[in-house]
Amino acid sequence: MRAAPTILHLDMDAFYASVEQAAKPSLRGKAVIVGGLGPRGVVATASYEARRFGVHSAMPTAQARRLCPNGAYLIPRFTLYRAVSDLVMARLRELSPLVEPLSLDEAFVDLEAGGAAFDSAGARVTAERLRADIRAATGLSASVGLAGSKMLAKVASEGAKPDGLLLIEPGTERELLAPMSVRTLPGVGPATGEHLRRAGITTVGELADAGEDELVRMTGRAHGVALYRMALGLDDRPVVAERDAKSVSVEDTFDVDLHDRVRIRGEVQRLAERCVGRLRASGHSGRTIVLKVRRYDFSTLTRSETLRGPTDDPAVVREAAARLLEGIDTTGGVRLLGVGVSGLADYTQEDLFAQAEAEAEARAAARAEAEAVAGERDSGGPDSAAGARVQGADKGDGADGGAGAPVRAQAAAGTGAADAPVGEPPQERRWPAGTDVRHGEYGPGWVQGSGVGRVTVRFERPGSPPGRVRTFRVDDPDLEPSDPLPLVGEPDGEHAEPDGGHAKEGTAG
DNA sequence: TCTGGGGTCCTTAACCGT
DNA sequence: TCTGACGGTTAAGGACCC
Repeated sequence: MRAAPTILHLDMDAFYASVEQAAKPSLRGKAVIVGGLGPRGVVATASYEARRFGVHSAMPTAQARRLCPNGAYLIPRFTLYRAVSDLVMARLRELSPLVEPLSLDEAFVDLEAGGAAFDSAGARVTAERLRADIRAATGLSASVGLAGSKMLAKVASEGAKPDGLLLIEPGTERELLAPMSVRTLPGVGPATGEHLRRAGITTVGELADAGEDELVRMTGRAHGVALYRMALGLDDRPVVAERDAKSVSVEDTFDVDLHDRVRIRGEVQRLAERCVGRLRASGHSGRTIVLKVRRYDFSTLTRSETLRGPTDDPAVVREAAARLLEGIDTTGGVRLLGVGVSGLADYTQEDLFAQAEAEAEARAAARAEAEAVAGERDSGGPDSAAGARVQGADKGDGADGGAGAPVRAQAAAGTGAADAPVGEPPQERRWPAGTDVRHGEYGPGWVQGSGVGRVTVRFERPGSPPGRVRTFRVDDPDLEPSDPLPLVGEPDGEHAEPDGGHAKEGTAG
């Protein structure tokens, strides 16, 4: 057990929502909710203002709207969050080479390994300077926990929120933890929490009193041992800088359940393509293909198949996913489909042989399968048509216009299967709330809302005072999506004058 | 209008080979 | 040759995290 509290846990406060508030001056001090905006969306992050209404992450967005009808509801903009996160992580790496990111907004740092602190006093100084640096670089507040282990540092940063610093002095851990809820320990979620509660264990102190054997009996080997050690404040896991990905997956929840088997097959093919795209982008190939199906009643099935060798061939993954789907009963409806690849290998030349082999094998199997399937259903027509349409749709959203990710295809499901073929003019541009835009006359702004052929834009940017709102037709030629602007250190006022005098509500068109 | 998306790790069972 | 123990791999599901 280490003596000095030199493990640092950093947690950006309400990260996505705070970034949006920094980017959009009119939202500062307001309830901001970032998450899925569709009928089945959930909240990813709520600003502290929104939390006062009872809104919290993982809550269905529909419920959040009931609790906080006047909040600003925005889709997440991961490219922007990633850019901000990179700035933060860069600050951390100035302190130590041992930086372990847990997500875009969280990381552990081993200060001692970097020579950044060796005792409590040094750790405090370093941490406060870090918080100030992060604020200067991003305009955002961060909470920091300092302790002798990862687990305790994380508990500390939780206690420090928002915008605080908490250091747990060595020797005080057990006393500090004892009265806390078991749920504060990482790894104790709703299921384990309930399990323990039924056994009369609700606090960390009671957990420690239960003893290791008892906990192992209740929760299994690995969990029980870990739980007992945590209850005593023991945790010697090192901070590890690089960990390689173990799997890559994509999934989509549909606004309305899918019943049509042909459509379901098509979606699985699309997901397989997207998954391989990500797999390749990460420089990996993989051996195990996983299909995930969530049914109308929220029950979830997975089916997997391990190939002879790793692949990153879209056809192989598509065909494996299709085979897996054939073994699943989807009557009743499907709310989510997912395709994943695990058993990752760094993609190397050596894999080529195994890949070609697996590929040939899979294709042969698929052919046999296809023949069998074709035999039992004679309506072969719609199937191939659907296949072609899917290809088109996929190509279409590869564009990813930099800003807000285009709304998923299924959003259009309700409005009829218009499915514009590639090459045709798009029927109507979509402007999800939160999207960055630029107007030929008014400059940079963001979409506040849209509907009935109109889009409402607020013209402001990170450094400006709260801006003015204007409404345009969705097809206004002067309006285009744009990349997010940096939160601080604006590369310079190419658009210096913020608002000028145009007072009248412009309804361009 | 109940319940996202991208992951990790663990457990259990079946199966295979030694 | 039969039986058993054991380890590794695969498959499926579940809990948990942000």
